[in-house]
Amino acid sequence: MIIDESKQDTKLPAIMNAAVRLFVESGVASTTIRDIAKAAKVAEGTLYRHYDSKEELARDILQKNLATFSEFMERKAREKSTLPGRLEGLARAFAEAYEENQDLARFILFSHAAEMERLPKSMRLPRHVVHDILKEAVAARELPAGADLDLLQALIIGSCSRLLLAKAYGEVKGDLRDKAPEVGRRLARLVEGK
Amino acid sequence: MIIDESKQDTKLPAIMNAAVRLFVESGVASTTIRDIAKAAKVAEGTLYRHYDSKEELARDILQKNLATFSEFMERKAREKSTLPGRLEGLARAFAEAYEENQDLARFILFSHAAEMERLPKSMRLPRHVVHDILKEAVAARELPAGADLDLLQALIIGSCSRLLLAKAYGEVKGDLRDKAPEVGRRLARLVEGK
Amino acid sequence: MIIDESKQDTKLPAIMNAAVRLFVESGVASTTIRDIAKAAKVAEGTLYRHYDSKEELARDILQKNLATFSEFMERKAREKSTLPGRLEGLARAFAEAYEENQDLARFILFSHAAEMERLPKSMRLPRHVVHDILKEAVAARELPAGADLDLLQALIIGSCSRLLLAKAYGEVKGDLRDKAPEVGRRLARLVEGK
Amino acid sequence: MIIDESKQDTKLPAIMNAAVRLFVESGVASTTIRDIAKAAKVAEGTLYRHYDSKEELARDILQKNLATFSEFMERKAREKSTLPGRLEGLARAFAEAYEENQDLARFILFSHAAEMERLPKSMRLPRHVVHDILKEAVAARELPAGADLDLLQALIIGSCSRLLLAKAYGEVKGDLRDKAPEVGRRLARLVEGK
DNA sequence: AATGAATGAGTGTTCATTCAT
DNA sequence: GATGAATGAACACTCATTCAT
Repeated sequence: MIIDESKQDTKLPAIMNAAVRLFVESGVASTTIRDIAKAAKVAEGTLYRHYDSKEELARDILQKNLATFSEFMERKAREKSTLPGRLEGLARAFAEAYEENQDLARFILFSHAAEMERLPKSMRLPRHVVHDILKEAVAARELPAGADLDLLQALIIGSCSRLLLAKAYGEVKGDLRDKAPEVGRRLARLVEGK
Repeated sequence: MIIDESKQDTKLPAIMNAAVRLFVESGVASTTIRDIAKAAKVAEGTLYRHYDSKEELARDILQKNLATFSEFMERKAREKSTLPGRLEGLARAFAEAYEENQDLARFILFSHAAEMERLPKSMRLPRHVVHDILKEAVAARELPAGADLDLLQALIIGSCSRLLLAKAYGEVKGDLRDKAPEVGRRLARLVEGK
Repeated sequence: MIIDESKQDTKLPAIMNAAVRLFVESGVASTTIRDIAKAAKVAEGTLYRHYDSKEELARDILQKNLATFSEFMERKAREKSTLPGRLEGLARAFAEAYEENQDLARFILFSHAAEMERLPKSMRLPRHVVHDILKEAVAARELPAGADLDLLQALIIGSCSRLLLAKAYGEVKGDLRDKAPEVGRRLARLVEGK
Repeated sequence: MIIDESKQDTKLPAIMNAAVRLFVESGVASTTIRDIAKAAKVAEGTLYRHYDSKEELARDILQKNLATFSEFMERKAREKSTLPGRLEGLARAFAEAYEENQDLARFILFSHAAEMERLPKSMRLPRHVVHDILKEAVAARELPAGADLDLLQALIIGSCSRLLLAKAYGEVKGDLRDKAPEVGRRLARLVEGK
C-alpha cells in the first residue's frame, strides 16, 4: 500500500506521493500541476515524462492502489475460514491501510464518481471482494440463502470506509487496528439473519 | 429536501437545481459557471445576482439542505421511542431523501472534505443526530454504558449513506424505502453489545 | 479585400487586422495569442469569443479573403473579353489587392501549405480562375488546342504573386497598378504559341 | 543539392534530411526538436552537438543549399550564350533541383520571409543570378535598354518556382525537366519587348 | 433582476535547451 | 560524439468575474 520512494533515480514516486496528498486535501480538479511539482520538488515538465495529463496521473494512482488494496483485503479476509473471522479481516484491512498511508487510503476510498468511472470495467473492487466473501458464506450456510448480498456489501463497505473517515476527522480516537475485533463482531451481527 | 422552482419569477431555483446535478456529476471544482448557466437556461452573469461566487453557491446549497436533512432525520428517528424503531427511522430518512432528490442527497452526503470544512462549526450534522440518539439509548439502558458511540455513529452513517450510493450506481435494486425495515433491524443488531 | 473595422461594437475586425499583420510578419505558428491580443488592444480571452483556436482564426482569415480575392480576380478579368485584356485584368487584380492591403495580400498568396490544406476542397482558388480564363481562350481559338493550361496557370500565378512579393521587399519600385498593362502584355506573350 | 548521408559516422546528414522534410511539411516553427530527433533516429540532445538552436539548423540548411542552388542556376544558365538558351537553362535548373530533392527545393524556394531575413545580406540569391543574366542581355542588345529588369526578374523567378510548387501539389504532371524547353521559350517571349 | 461580451489571472501542457552519464 | 531525463519559461486556452446595457 505504500508508494516506494527509494527505488532507482526516477522522480515518479515523489510525484505520486505528493499528488495523493494534494488530491485528498483539495480534490483532483483543484490541485494544480504547479502544486504537485512544488510539493514533489520537481519541475512541472517532469510530470509529463511519466504521464500524458494530470487526469492520467490521478487515474493511475487510483487504479494501481485500488487493485493493491482489493488484493490486500482479500488476503486479510481469507486468513480465516469462518464468516466472523473474515469480516474482522476486512475491518483490519481497512484499518491497516489507513494507519499505513492515510492519504492514499482516503484517496482510493473516496474518489469522486467521475474518477471511478474512468477505471476499467473489469477491475476487481473492494465491493467485489466483500460480495464474494458473502457468497461463500451463503454456500457454507453461514448466511441464509435469500440474503440480499448487494445490500449487505454496501453496509459493510460503508461502515468500514466511513470509520476510516471518522478517524481522519478526529471523530474517533485511537488506532483503528485495535478496533478491528469489535468492528468485526458488529459486522458479523449485522449480516446474520434477515 | 426539494428545491422549490415555482416561487416568484427569480431564476434562483433553476440555478440551484442545475448546479446540484452538475456538482454531483463532475464535482464542484470541475463544474463551470457556464455549465450551470447553460443547464439552468440563464445568462452567466445572472448567478452573481444571487451569490458572490460559485463556492458560495455550493456552500449555500450544502448548508441549507444539510440542515434540512439533519432535521428531517431527527424527526423521522424520534417518531419512535425505542432504539430499534429509531434506527429504522434513520434508515428511512436516508431512503426518502434519496428517492425524493437523488442528486441532492448524494451532494450533501458525499461532498468533499474541502467543502464540508467551510460550513459553520456549530452546524448540526447527521452524525450529531445519530450520536444524540445513541446517547439517549445509553441513558435508557438500551446500550451498555461503555459503548463507543463515536465508532457506532460512523458505522451507522457509513452504512446508510453507502447504501444510497450503491443504489445510485445500480448495485442494489428496488425502492430504498422498502429496505428501511431490514436495514433498521440490522443496524439494531450492529449497535447492541460490544 | 479590406477587413472592416468600423462595423458594430465587436472587437473582431481589430483582431483580424492585427492577426493578419503578425501572421505575415512572423508566420502563424510563431505569432502568439498574446501578440495578437496586444496588437488588437483586446484581452487574450476575447479572441476565444470569436474562434475556438488560433488555427481557426488563421483559417477563417485565409478562407474568407481568398474567396473574396478569387471573386475579385474573376470580375477584373472578365471586364474584358479578349485574352490579353483578361490577363491585364488579372495582373491588375493582384496589384490592387496589394496596394489596398499589403499584409492581407501576402497572407493569402503565401500561406504555408499546411494552412492551405485545411481549406475546403471545393474552394474556388485563384488558380481555378486563371485556368477557366485560359480554357475559354482555347475555346475562342485565342490559344492553341493542345496548350498545357496547368503549366500556363502556374506560370501566370507565379509571376503575379512573385511580383507582389518583390514589391513588398522593395525589389521593385512604384505603384504596382501602373505596371499592370506591361505585365498584361508580357503574360499575353508568355501564353501564346507553344 | 543532395545532403550527403554517407560521410563519416556523424549523425548530421540524417538530422538535416529529416529536418528539411519536416520543415517543408509543417514549417520551421511548428517542427519540434523531438520530431526531428525521432525522424532522424537520434537523441534529442544530439542536435546540439552540431547547432546551438533549431533556428541555426534551419538557417544553415537554407543558406548552404540556397548558395549551392544559386551557383547551380548560374552554371546552367551560362552553358548557353544567348538569352533564350540561358532562360531555358534557368528553367532546367529549377526542374533538376526539384527532381533531385523535392523537399529541399521547396524549402529553399518557399522559406518564410522571417527565415530569409536572417541570411547574410551579401548572399548571392537566385534573383541576383537572374538579374545579372538579364543585364548582360541588355548589354548584348537582346533586351531593350529601358527594360525593367527588377520586374522581369520577379516574373521569371515567380514562374519557375511556382511551377515547382504546382508540380509538388500535383497540379502539373510529368517530369519538370521535360518541360524546361517550353518554359524557356515562353520566358523568352515574356522578357522581350516592353 | 437579467444579460452576455469582455476581461486577465491562472491552468494544463509543450518544447527548446541543459547536463550527468 | 551521443544520450535522454530533467528543466522551466512560454504557450494556447479556460473560466470566474465584471459591467454597460
